[in-house]
Amino acid sequence: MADSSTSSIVAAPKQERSKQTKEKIVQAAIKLFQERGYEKTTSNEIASEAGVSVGSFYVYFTDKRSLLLTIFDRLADDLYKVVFDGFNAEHLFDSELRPRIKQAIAKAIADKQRRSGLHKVIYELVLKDQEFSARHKEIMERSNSKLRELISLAHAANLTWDADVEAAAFLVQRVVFDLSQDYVTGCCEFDLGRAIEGLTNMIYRFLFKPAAISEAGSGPAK
Amino acid sequence: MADSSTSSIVAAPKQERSKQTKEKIVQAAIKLFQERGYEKTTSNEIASEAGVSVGSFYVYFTDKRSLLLTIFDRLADDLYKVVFDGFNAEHLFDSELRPRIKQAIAKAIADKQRRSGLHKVIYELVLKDQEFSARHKEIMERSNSKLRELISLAHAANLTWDADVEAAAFLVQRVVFDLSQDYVTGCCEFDLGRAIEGLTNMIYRFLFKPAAISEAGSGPAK
Amino acid sequence: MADSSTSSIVAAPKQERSKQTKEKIVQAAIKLFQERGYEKTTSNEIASEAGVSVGSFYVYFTDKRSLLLTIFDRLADDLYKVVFDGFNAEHLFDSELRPRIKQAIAKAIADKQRRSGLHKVIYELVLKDQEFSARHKEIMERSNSKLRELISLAHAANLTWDADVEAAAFLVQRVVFDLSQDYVTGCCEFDLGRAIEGLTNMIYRFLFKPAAISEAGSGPAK
Amino acid sequence: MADSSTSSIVAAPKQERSKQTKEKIVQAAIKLFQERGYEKTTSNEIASEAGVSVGSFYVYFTDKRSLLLTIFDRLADDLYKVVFDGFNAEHLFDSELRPRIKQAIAKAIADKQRRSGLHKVIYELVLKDQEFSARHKEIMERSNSKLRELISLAHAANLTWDADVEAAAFLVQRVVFDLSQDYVTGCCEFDLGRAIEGLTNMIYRFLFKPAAISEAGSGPAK
DNA sequence: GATGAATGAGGTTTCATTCAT
DNA sequence: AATGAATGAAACCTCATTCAT
Repeated sequence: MADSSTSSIVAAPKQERSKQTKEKIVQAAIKLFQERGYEKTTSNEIASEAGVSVGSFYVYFTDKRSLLLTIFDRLADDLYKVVFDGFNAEHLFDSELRPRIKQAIAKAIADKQRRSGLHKVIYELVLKDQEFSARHKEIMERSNSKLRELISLAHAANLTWDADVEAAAFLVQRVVFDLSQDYVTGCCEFDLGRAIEGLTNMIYRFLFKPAAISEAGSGPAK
Repeated sequence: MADSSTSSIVAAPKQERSKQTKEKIVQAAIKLFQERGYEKTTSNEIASEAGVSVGSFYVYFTDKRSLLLTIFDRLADDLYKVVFDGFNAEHLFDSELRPRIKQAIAKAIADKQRRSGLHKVIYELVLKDQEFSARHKEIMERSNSKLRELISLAHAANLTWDADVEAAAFLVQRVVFDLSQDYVTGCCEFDLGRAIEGLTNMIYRFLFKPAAISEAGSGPAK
Repeated sequence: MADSSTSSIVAAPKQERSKQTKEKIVQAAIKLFQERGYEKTTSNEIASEAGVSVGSFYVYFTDKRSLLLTIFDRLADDLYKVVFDGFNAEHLFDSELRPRIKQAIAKAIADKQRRSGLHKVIYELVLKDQEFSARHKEIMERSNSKLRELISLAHAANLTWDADVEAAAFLVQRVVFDLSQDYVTGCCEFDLGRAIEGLTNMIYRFLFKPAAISEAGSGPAK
Repeated sequence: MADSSTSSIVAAPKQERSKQTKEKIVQAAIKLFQERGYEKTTSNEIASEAGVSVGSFYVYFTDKRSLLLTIFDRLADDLYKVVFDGFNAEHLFDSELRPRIKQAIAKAIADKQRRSGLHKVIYELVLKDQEFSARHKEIMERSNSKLRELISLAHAANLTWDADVEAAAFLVQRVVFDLSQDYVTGCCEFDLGRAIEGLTNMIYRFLFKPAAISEAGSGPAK
């Protein structure tokens, strides 16, 4: 997943030096894509920013697109880790469930915002490029199945409302992903703290039966 | 004096022709943008598809971008009408509230899907173009304030949970908008009916206090 | 000479109304050519500034070029009059000859400066357009032959140095024309008063024998 | 250490190629500008004439204008050298002063005529382009200050009439420059030899006091 | 005569990619 | 492996001019 080898395989850098060059290119690209967007960053600029020649660029990447694909994979891996490292099955039966959920949401949004320029650029490609779109689906499916697993457990323990566990997993994932995306695009200026609090409520009430929840303890954090 | 009826026909023959030409261009652009996306559609192709010269294209639009901006406005107006024509303040106290909400969600998603190619293209621009982004904000704000108004009313009638009406309005709007967007991008293949049912539950449980709701009547429609 | 009918003849406006329309176009063109130059002024802009339609523009002028040709003729006529109305054969034997020469030079420069934008534009065309170049030659020849006539008279009266009257006329005319042109182009910032005084000396000393001149009375005007 | 001579050959193989390409473009441009003028020469034609791709054109020059600016600078340098390499301060006190002046004038005109197409094109731009106009001013100022220096020396030696050395330098320079320009534009057909002879007289008589000159030796060279 | 919508050839410029060194 | 000069297809846009009304 962390290798952009879907469309084509270029020389796998065996030497240490090669690895470094490739990394320099990736870092330069990340910087420039964030600043200017995908179309407005030229391969010459990336090479120049990386301190290598355009020729080298094309030794390591078949084209600009495959470079972004590489970056895409890394980003997705990082995000997945950030979110789910702090949220496991055991937390479901924790008395601190609600804060845990809230924290996971907050982390997802924060991590995306850190690299918002990049997420914007990638999403742009997801919208118009078949391969990006497919990769995006895979990534979504990965966290989706993780959520499905967790919600199934909760459902088995009779904590949840719905019979449709799959729909629940799908929606929860989408809702969190999309809201982070909204903050990435810069299209919304609503206070982030209140939005996270609200979203936590939305998800919490959606999933868990009122019997199981003490709303008293889940009031606004303030 | 005897022919006063003809005057209206003669009145604006030039204006009428202009309007038609402009409309031909808009329709051609909608068709091509849907099929090929923004970047891959050239002004020459639009003109040619519309059956006019490139020159005419540039008489009516300063560039491709301004044409898409025009289309964007139309689309936003249409969507707003489709969603909120079927959902007014009076429906809040209706016994049919839940089905109404579900229908509004379904309409929003369906309308977007009808023109999904277009919504994709526009969102692509929202991601990278300042003016599109600003226009997007305005449009979001419009439906947001409508929702705020409705939720305030419900809150005043003690139907809702949250004190933070603004956050609630913001989230509900985002969640619906974003999910429709997900179906537009083609990034998700989850069964639409189950997703709508789930989203209705999510919003319903998020907003309305359990006392006020009879979950019995809100089970899966099937 | 005052009609741009060299390349083609369009309808000669018989009606008063027509004349007015044509004049409006000419005035609008003068204004815009001065402000923006020839290439940067479009026929649509001229028509619009004149308050008529582009169609009308092409009724009165075959093209943009022929319009400028019309303006060219007018300008040349005006300039000729301004310069030579104040300088006749009789002035040659006047005791005030030097001041008369100085005044003629000053007038030539001043008149050109008044319409410098226009002179710039026309000269631009003279440089690249055969017909403008030919017209320019004619105009130059006109004032040249006037000067030849005057210098011949002075020569006959034994006031001048040179045997080569033709060369003298040619040079005097060029020198004055070109210096005014320099002030038109805005390429020189040298104090106009001192330049005129110097040029008067240059021409005076060039033409008239020292015996005939009392340099005492021709010192710097200061 | 044994091969230090080869290093200079290997040193800049890339740079050398670049220089050649740039030079090919410049030469092609000179040829085409002379033949067709500025506007009527397209960047594609220049590249094609130079035997390189349009892309290369834009590697070396930001646009057609900057290319002409480069040519402008070269031309100005060449002209300056041609004129002032043959005329130094020492020549002022030479018995051959008058022939030297005549020769300098002749050289200036001849050099310009050699490249008349180019001078025409450049002057066209001087008329309508701010940057060309500014560059033109600088160039004029350069030869102007050289002349001021020379005339000051002559003035100090009591050879000249005028107290206004600056005006004299300004006028002499203009008069020579402008007359050469007249021959460049092709606007005048007057016999060049007689014109040069006349201009020499004009300048000579303007600058130098009659006491210092023996007009006997300044008759037509023929 | 007047109108102004429509035309379309043709110029400018960009940039991902190649390939000789 | 690395280089970077060179490529050239292809997009954008302008504006003088026409012609149906």
